[in-house]
Amino acid sequence: MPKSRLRLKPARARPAAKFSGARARPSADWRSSCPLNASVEILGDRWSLLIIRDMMLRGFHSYKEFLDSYEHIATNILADRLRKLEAHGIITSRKDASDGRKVIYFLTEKGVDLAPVLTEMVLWAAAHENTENQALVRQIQADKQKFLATIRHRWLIRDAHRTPE
Amino acid sequence: MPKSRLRLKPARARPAAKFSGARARPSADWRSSCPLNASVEILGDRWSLLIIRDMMLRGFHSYKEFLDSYEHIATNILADRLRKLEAHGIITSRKDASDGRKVIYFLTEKGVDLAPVLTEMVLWAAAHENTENQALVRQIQADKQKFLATIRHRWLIRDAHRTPE
DNA sequence: CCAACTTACTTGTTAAATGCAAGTGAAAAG
DNA sequence: CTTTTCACTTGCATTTAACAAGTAAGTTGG
Repeated sequence: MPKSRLRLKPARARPAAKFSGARARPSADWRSSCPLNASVEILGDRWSLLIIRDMMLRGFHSYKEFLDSYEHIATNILADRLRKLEAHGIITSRKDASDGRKVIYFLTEKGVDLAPVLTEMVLWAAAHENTENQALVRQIQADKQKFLATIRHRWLIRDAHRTPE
Repeated sequence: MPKSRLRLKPARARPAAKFSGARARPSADWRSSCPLNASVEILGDRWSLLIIRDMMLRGFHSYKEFLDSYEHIATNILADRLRKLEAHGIITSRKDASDGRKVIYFLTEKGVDLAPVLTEMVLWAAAHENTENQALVRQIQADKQKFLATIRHRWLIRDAHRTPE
């Protein structure tokens, strides 16, 4: 009997309210009410943040693009992660108007709000591990606030109006 | 053209590193050389960041304290995560001088450098999920830089001299 | 129109990770 | 001593991830 811990609510994404009672689901479902624990329960796996990276930094929108991304996620895992991210209100999806086969995925505001998290993780790894993409790293280091503003701006003009409110 | 997979890493995950040299794995072992991917490969699970939280914010040092923490990690998983965090140079351990049974764990500098990551994850969850510990959240919101400086200062006077380097 | 191809997935199977209960050995406390 | 504490292992069942293959709906080229 699959116990289906993640109840897939109908994907009616609410507006993301900042610093208030924005609730994706009751805290009673979680191991603890600690905000870090919530983040870890939602994002703590080996793929979710990479999908968000691909949307945020690389402008990916489709299943195939995620599949072909460098780390090579398995197709069933990708489908599962997209479902969970949508259930958590981090992304939304809709059919492509000009190609009925395609589904296009967007970050919600809750999704772009992850930009500071990704940014700090990039800086940490760049400082302590052997990684590449030094162009990105230097851009962040040069002016973190500007980098974050750019991400949000790109999202605003590109995707914000397409996410249902 | 054949589908070139360009894997940097053998498909099979190898057993947990047991060496204690606190040497991070070379980038050639990773799925990709992206810094975010490195972070996710090191920290992307449901427990590692909570252990770091317990050390950084709650001042925990011993196995038993981690075990008794609110989210109730399983003992074999805890042992495995401590081993991995030490292998990645994020924590160190040594025997307690005054109690031969005890092992005490410390954050390394690489470990405290995760403070900004934890901080942003806390802020994100506090903004978008139903969580508690509003005291911590308000402290961070009031002055993020001061909060980060406090964490680092506490670590400096408490643990820095105990981590071998 | 139709065959070939794309896209976004499922399904089936196997490998690995996780969670739980119980046990071990060394050290300390009573 | 004996008991308790501490930091783990070990064994086993369950859950999740990875890989390969398949499917259905939609599109493209002839």
